[in-house]
Parts: sequence; structure tokens; C-alpha cells
Amino acid sequence: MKNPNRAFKDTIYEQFARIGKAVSSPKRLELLDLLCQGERTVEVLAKESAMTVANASQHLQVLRSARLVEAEKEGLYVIYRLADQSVCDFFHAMRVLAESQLAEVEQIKRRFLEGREGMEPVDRKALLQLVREGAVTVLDVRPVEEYNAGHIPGALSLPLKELQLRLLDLPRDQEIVAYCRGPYCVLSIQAVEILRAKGFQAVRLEEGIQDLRAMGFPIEVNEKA
Amino acid sequence: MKNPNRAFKDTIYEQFARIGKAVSSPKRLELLDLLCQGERTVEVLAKESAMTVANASQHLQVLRSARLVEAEKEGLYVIYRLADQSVCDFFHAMRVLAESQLAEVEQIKRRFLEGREGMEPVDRKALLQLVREGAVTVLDVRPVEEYNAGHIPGALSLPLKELQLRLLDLPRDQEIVAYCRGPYCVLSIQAVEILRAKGFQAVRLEEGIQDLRAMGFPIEVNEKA
DNA sequence: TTAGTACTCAATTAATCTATTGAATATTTG
DNA sequence: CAAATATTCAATAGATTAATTGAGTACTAA
Repeated sequence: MKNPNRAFKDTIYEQFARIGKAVSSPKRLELLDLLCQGERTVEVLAKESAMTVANASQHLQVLRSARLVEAEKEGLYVIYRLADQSVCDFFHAMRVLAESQLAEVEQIKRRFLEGREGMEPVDRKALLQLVREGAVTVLDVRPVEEYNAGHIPGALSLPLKELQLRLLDLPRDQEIVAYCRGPYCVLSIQAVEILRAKGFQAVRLEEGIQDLRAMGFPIEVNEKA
Repeated sequence: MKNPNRAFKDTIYEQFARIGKAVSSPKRLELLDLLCQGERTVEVLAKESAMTVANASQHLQVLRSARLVEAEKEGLYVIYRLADQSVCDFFHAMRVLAESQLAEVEQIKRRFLEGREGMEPVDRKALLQLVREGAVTVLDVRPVEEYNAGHIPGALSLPLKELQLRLLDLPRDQEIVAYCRGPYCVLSIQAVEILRAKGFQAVRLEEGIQDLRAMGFPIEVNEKA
């Protein structure tokens, strides 16, 4: 009961802690969240997470040494992706745990949405049912690559950047539901603000693709060309 | 797209990282693992994880400030328990992720079991079926409190410490399956060694209660007196 | 009240981690 | 081959963390 058993436990828990250490930095969590939406180059990841490239690269290597992400060199770029779908599930579980245990998360979210009236998702279940039935126009406002990596069946891909230019494609007689990467992504918030300003009936779906997948929602994938 | 959104994301991911930081230390993970088996006092936790009481206390407070565990003062003792069952699920998910992504975990386990022949669980599925059917004698070799907090239906509680004294209670004509806290707990290994030395037919079930629960196995609980 | 027990707090040291900077490497393009 | 681009590496300073020690608090029982 003394020495070899203790050494065994110590080394085992040390291995588990590798995962823990990898997800103990806010920036690395942001990178993981982004990678859950699809693979990316270092440069893109750095830009989206507001880091210098060198800093992003280092964080990515920490994630890689914990075997949470993989890197592949493709020409001039290094493309990072999750090592496995289970990493995304794990990140999701962590997010859910944080939301359920840390009241601060709710507070921060509420404070951010303050003033943007009606941005809280109204009657989420009914909305999801409408989305499921196709009774509303569903708008995926993420970049096209992410749409291709997985989206709500029947959703229209309309990246936020192009929204202003393609307003004519959208119906004025039907409600529009915009979604993006999840509750902490602001793309859909901005989309809804724009749409409302232009007189559309628009609401935000707080859930992202990963949430919907976890909820058993079917996801459509476009294979690469 | 610049300032308020960035600040929002930074604060949100910082909250998520609180969970990550809490599970980034081997010792804290060991504490969590123990607490998944049931509540305990600081002193007991310190002893079981081979730490000084002061050190254990500090780690527990880190876990508490991340809202993963709760403390309650009861007379002279402070009793710690998981804040929620979902914490145990999260820890389990993390363990599974580590096992699937980190080849080192398998290696360490194999090296430890080396020389203890036949200790690897033979034909696990068949064994689980036998356990389910009650066709074998199932032995819970953890301390009684943990048995009470949850055990395999029909299992006999026989803490390792008492094993030598109660050998006569065990059948010689039926196979004995011993289990404990899981694959990284050594109680069942020691139990099987003792039983085999005494001529019993004994095998080890690698899964612990938390694994079985996650697999949908029914768990029996004894309410406190 | 006193002594003893269980736990927490505060202060220290050593170790580790983060972000930043500038240089180095590898690949593509002209 | 030279220039440009994407990424990584190495070195640094500042911040955070872990383990240890000894003192302090809270409760119990004699």
C-alpha cells in the first residue's frame, strides 16, 4: 500500500493533468472552441482569437502536446484541427459544466446583452421546433468554410460580411432565424441587429452547431470539392 | 467587431478557464476522483492522496472556488463533496479523453500490471454479463462508506482490510469478481492476489462504480441511517 | 477552562506559465 | 537564386502556482 502504488497513481494523475493544463488557459479554450467549428491555419486562428501569431502558435503546440489537436503542413500553411471529435464533446461538457456551476457566466452574458432588447432567445423550444420543421428561414452567418463543415439542414449560408449585399435574397414575409457558433459568438447578434434595422423579422438562435449536435439535432455536411 | 465583443469573449473564456485551472493539477484530480466515490473529510482526503493536510486543504479550496466541490462543517470536521453529479461526469469524460488520446496512459497501466499475470480483465463483456446476471460472487472491496454511497446490486461489501478475516464467508465453488474504484485504484488488484493465494477463483473487474454508472449499469444506494 | 483535534491562513521558496520580441526555418513565387 | 510569406524557435520578464512551514481559528470533551 505504499510505494509502487503511489508512484503509479502519481504518474497516472499526472497524465490526466496534461489535459487539464491544456484547457487551463482562456486563450487555448478560445482556440479549441474555434477548432470545434472546423480546421484553420495558425494565422486565421491568431486573428480570430486576437493574438499574435507567435503566441497562437505556442498555445497550439501546448494543445498538440496534450494530443487535443493535430497539425498538418499544407504548402506554406500549417493547418490545425481537433485530434478527435471527442475533444469537441469534452469542450462542450466543460462549457456546460461552467454554465451550470458558475453563476458568473450567466451574469456576464446578461450584462453583455443588456440594452440589446429582444436579443435573448424567445421560447427556445418552440423556435427549435420551427427550425426543425423548416417553417422559418434559417440563416447561417458564419464564414462559408464553417457552413460547409456542418450546418442546420436547409439553412442558408450568408456570412455576416456579405449580409448587407444580399439582403434582397431574404424573405420579408417569413421570420428569419440567425445562428452562428454558439452563445458566445456574436455574429448572429450583429446579423439580427442589421436585419431588424432593415425591417426584417429576425431572431437569434443562441445554440451553435456543436450545441445542436449534442442535442441530437441532425447536421448536414458539405464534402470538400 | 473590436472592443466590447473582445472584452466579452475574454471574460467568458476566462470563466471557462477557471474549471480548466481547477483540473490542471494531478493532486486535485486525485481529490476529485476520490470525491466521486463519496464525500470525505479533509483529513481522510489528505491521507488517501498522500498529502499533508494543509496542502490538501488548499487544493480543496481551489476546487471550491471553481464551484466543483462544496464544504460543510459538521462538528469538528469539514466534509467535502462534489458540488454536483455533473462534476463526476465531467471528470469521467476527461479520464476517457486522456485514455483515448494519450497512449502513455495505456503504457503506464501495462507496466504497472506487468508481472501480475492474469490481472488484466479477461473478456470484459462476458464478465459484465455474468455480474449482471448474478452468476458470480461480486465483491466490493472499498471501504464500507463508499459501498453505501453506491454499489453493484447484489455485491457483497468486503473492504480489503477485512478480507483476511472473512475468507470463510466466501464460496469456493463459484468465481469471485472483485471491483473497487476503477482502473487506477489498486484495491481490487490486491484483493485478487490475496484470494488467489488462498486458492479462490478470483478475477478483477477493472471498471469502477463511476464507469459502470456511465455505461448505464444500475447502481444500488444505501441511504444513511 | 484547558487541552486536544481538525482545519485554514499567511508567508516563503522554487517551479512553472504567459506574452512579447526578434531571429530562424521552410515553402512558394518571381 | 532572391524575396516574400507562414510558422516556429529561443530568450526574456512578469505573473501564477505548488508545496512547506508555522501560526491561528473553531469546535469538542474532560
